[in-house]
Amino acid sequence: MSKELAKTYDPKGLEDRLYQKWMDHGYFHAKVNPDKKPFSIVMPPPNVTGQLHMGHALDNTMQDILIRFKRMQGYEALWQPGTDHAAIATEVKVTNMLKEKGVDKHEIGREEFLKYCWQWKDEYGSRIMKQLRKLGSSADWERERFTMDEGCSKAVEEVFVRLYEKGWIYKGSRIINWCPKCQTSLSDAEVEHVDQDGFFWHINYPIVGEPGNYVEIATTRPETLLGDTAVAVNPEDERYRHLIGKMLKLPLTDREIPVIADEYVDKKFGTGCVKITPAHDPNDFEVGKRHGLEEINILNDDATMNDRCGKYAGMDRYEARRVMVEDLEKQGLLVKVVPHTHAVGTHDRCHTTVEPMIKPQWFVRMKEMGQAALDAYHRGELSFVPENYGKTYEHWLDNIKDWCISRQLWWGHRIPAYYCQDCGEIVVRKGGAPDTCPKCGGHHLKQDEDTLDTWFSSALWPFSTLGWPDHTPELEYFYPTDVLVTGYDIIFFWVIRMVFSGIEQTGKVPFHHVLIHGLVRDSQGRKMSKSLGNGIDPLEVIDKYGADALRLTLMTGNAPGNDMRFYWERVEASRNFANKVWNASRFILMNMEGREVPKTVDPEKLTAPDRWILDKVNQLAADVTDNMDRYELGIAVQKVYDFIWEEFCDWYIEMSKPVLYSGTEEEKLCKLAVLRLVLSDALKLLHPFMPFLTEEIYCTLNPDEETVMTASWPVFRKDRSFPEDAAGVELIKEAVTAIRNVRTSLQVPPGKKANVYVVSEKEEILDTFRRSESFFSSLAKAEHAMLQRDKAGIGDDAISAVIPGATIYIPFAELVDVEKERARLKKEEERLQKEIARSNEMLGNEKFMSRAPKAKVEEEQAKLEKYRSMMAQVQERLTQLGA
RNA sequence: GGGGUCUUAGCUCAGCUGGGAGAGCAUCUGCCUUACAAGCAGAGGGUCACAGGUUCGAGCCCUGUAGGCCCCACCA
Repeated sequence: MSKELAKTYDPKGLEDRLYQKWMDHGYFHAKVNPDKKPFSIVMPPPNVTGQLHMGHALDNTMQDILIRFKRMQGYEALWQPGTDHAAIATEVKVTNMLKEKGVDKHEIGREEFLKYCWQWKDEYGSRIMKQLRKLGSSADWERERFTMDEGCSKAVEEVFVRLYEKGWIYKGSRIINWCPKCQTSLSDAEVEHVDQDGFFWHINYPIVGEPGNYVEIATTRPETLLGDTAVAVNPEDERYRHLIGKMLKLPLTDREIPVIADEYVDKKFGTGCVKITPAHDPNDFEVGKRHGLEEINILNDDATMNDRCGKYAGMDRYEARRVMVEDLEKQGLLVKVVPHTHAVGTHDRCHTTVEPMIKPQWFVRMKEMGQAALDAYHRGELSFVPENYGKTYEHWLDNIKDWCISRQLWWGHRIPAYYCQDCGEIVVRKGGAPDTCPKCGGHHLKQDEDTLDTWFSSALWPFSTLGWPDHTPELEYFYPTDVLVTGYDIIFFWVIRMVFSGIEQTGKVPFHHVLIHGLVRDSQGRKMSKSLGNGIDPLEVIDKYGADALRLTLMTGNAPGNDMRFYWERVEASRNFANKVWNASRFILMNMEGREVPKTVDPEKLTAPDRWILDKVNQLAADVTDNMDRYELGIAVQKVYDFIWEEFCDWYIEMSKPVLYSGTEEEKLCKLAVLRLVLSDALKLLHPFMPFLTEEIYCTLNPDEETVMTASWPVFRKDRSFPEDAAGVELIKEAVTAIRNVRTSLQVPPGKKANVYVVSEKEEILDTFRRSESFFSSLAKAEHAMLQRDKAGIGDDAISAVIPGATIYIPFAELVDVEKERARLKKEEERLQKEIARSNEMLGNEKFMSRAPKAKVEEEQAKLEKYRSMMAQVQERLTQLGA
């Protein structure tokens, strides 16, 4: 006895209930299991501050599909979830939240502020995890982690100390990117270059001792003039060679600065003379180092001018610029102002223009680890899907610079470095501050105020979540993970850092494959963003159409690594497919009602269509598995979609109706068994993509099974391969289609039935039709199907349809329109002529015959033969009509 | 400046290692056929950006051109 499915497909009533069922049964939980092979994916940890957006939906759908697929294949599949503390993003949010309450973070102090952060984390950290469940994510929630939890923090300290002891983490005063708004340093990757309209101010610097002579420089940032310590020209530049070594009077100050020669200067750009401001420009910093120039910092941390700036002190950088330009103009030193567009570095979070500044910061030396990451890629231990992202990876590693890891923030992992207040010794250690200074024995040690870049901890995510640095069984079993799924936008931030961290700390690449996806854009191709207000909330989509429809939408019509556009119409189409599956299943269940349908079928009792559909689903399983293994998820699901809709529903179910309506009980049972078998396999193949729908139907269809989640993934079976029957049914499909075409072109009323004659000289073709006569008649909307070897008894008033090896006649005198029929046949003749010509050309080509694979040649020969025989039939028919 | 990528039906996009141009949506025609009108059966619509080349054969490989997008980069 079967349970019933609800009358209409309603995802709402389904999804929460089934998710709860899965949770209750603990299907998501993965544990060390020596009897199974492991498969693992770590979830890119969403920010604790985050809300689910389409990017998450896509990312997590892909991961869930892979996990569910592997779980069904019998792997112990771990999907390791968790959240990221997202240092700067969270700190900004909490700071703003406090500001709204009238609380200043500096007033309440570090300890108190962190309490608010944790509170925030507790409140919102679980929100996104809950939202992920709505998608159907089968992550192992029992193992949920957080980048700042005890274990991850321990891993962070461990790595920091190890790298420090190796000399690869060092503290240095170097020029870094400073965000004046967030008041912290930034890594290069966090700086976004944005084109901005600005000006080139051409300014004359007077030459000392040569009144009336000037050196003209051009700058986009006149306010940094106060920090100039030289003017540089290219040593090869004839125009300025005589100036080298001379001193210039720095305008608006009483300082004198030298003219130096440096290759860095581009003769053709600007005036060919460059002011050098080592403290506020990365290039100038390098030039300054080469020439031993003084570094004069002129800015406060909030980007106002500092007290070295005389009358400009205290002004904002832009205010100072305005005033200084005015002053220069008054002094007659401003030559001209030229509009100029240039790329300005901005903070990727708050979009404030960053200020290059010299600050003591912590760095990670990248040379060796970067090389190791590159080597691993070249050895093939790591691959990208699609492959071209490997080039991006290489390119970035080729140009890698040391990584600035300290941040002047409170929310994050505090740097485990302690300074002796007595002798200045630096102690780097895990497990908290030391009691005594190892150098002077003093007891006043103070921890570094800075925290680590948020990516420092996420770089360890694949192994820190599995218990590293401890040698846990989980680490042993699940690490390295199998595949990392992520967007192309964080290859630099995250993927590369995980790779070199994994190699360095564990000796293994943390994952073998990186599956890259693109962005989900709006219907006009714009990025979804809060400021544009064009974001589409996945939860809203789920609410309206169901998670299954959303998942299917995200997986189809788009190739890996490419951006996709979101259309509600596509979600609707996906929902329609869900509805189709639902109704097909309902039809089968309806017919199963009150019957004890056998689980297996007697091969002897199978009809040609049965074998055909079994063969089809068998082949489908092989194809889909193949695509899944190659991470071609979109192609895989498209094949399942096509099979269910176009083969199973449009043909097989239709073919089964004659039996289900008027067959014997035995025939019905057999038919139903096949229907259930095929549908069950199709549901299994569809399950990773549309988990809820398939679970509901599968369990109703197979009441003795608890879930489809752990049902075994269909594999190709030799005993279900029936190529001959499959070919036979394809022939019947072709015949039916041909008849439909005739009826359509002659505008035969749909209800009108007639006798159909299938005429063929080949006994095996007749036999095929003979075995499938009932459904052939039914599909062809025929009263009866007559099968015979020749045309005896069929008058000339018959309409015909030609298929390979046979001609189908419908003696439908009252409907025959000779003109129309002749036109139709003419068209057919034309088509065949073309095909034959093309085929002949190929087969007549010596080079083709000698170079093409044998199978290709045979295939082509078979085609030609088929076309020729069809042509003969068409022409004979035309003659009959008196063409 | 370097690298990547795209240009295929009205729209959005698939097209695996080169071998008879596809899907969804939209449009049009005919069907309320007893699982499904969220459906069924059909139709129209494309010199696969352009120009060369390799090949027996190119949407696919190579070169160039035009246009779009993305990433990296210190052009003051």
